[in-house]
Amino acid sequence: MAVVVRFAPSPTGPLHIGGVRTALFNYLYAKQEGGRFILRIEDTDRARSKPEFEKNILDSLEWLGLDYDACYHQSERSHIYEKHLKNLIASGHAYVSQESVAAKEGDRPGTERRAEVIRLKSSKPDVTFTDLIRGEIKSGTAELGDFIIAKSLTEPLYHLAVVIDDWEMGVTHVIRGEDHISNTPRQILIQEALGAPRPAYAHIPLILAPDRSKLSKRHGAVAVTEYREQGFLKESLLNYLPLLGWNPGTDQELFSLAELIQKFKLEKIQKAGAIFNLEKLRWFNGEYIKRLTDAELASLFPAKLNRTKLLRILPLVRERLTTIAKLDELVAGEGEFAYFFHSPDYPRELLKTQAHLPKLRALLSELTEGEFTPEKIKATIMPYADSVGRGEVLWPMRVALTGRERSADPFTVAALLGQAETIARLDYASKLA
RNA sequence: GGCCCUAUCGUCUAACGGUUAGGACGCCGGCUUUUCAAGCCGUUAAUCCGGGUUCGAUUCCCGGUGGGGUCACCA
Repeated sequence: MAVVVRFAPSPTGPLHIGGVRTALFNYLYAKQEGGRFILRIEDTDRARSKPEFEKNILDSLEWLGLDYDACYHQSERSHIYEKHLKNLIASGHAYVSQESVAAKEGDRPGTERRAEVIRLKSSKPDVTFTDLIRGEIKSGTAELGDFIIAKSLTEPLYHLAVVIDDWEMGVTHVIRGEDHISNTPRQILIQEALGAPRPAYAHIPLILAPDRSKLSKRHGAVAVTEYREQGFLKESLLNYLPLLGWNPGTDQELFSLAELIQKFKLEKIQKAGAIFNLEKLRWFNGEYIKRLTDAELASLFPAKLNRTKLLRILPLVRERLTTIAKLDELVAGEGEFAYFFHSPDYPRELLKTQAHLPKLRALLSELTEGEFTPEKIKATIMPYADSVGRGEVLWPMRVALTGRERSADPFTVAALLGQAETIARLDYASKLA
């Protein structure tokens, strides 16, 4: 039987990294099995579902390259739920229940109680199902009682919609977060009342914050789009996220999407929750930045930057960018590479001494344009620097060229700036009062 | 609290019932470097506790404890 899996987010917030990992596990499994990967927008809660969140989810998946074979909206399927709901009532599995409309103590704010709701008639004392990751799970159904499956014929609740959709869409494997384990018995009860087949279940462990609590906004960035804006490459996310709770059983850590598809095994997924580690994500990001071609790396920078200059400093950027802030900030304003695009602004004190600047200028002026390479510049300056003290010469030189206490070595910087600009900056520094 | 899931270095994890308990990130140290990174080398660091089963438990079973999830007319 062909594998069909689905990722079913509800558009009540931006797609977060936990959601991406769930989507990714589904995607990997589908691709490996030659099956179908369905995206299902669960927007039955009209009040909380927002178009901008749906757009965020779609954009995120597109950016990551997780393409799906079909996309459904639950809000457009109410006629299907209604049909099944009527059958359920006709067959005696469900019934319209008269309720007390008075608010109850446990009600969430904004809860509006209906006089009539539809409940599923409880049928058995317990439910046992097999989880591909955890084995057999058994749980009693007593406290579920005759639970509510719809507010009305046209307003199905989550569990009903999920079960009907999974059935109608031929979903064979439900791969979702561990937080759904306790929902599973309820959904199985609905399945059995409906006469629907039971899919295989695989409940994946949750991604936790450093304090082991559920990852949320108060722990920093959670939305995929935030990571994209911070300059993280999709490859880093695609590589790091599945490793949170899964590994191939070897020491390999760097994977392309194609390799993941090939090596992924549901059975190798961990049972316990995993803490999200930003440092490790950064490390992956550095690894992928190193692998980028100059053109690819340059394309990550804002278009307004001078391409010619940008391409020249790329070797430097690449080397120093294993952990990155916003890429565009590095070359603008106070960014680490701003000095290459704008004349540096710095206090005279930072130079420590201006004494050797004229001599430096003289030495560098003797070089021809073609000799203005890091190696040649170094060879020209070092004998003098060694004679009067490296720190006395090299430090002021770097400050004059970059305006910063920290940068790449002054020879490389000089070569990148070019002879004319280097001399101009040295002149400026000598006259700085 | 009830129910369910879960437990190896700080973190992510590896280890047919027999290993000096391995790797990665981070940390720390060294080399290199005028500086900061990067790079290279190295160090530190773990089987939650208690019972079983076994010649032998990280591994299997039970209990405890810790952690997580869930208990809506949300999804």
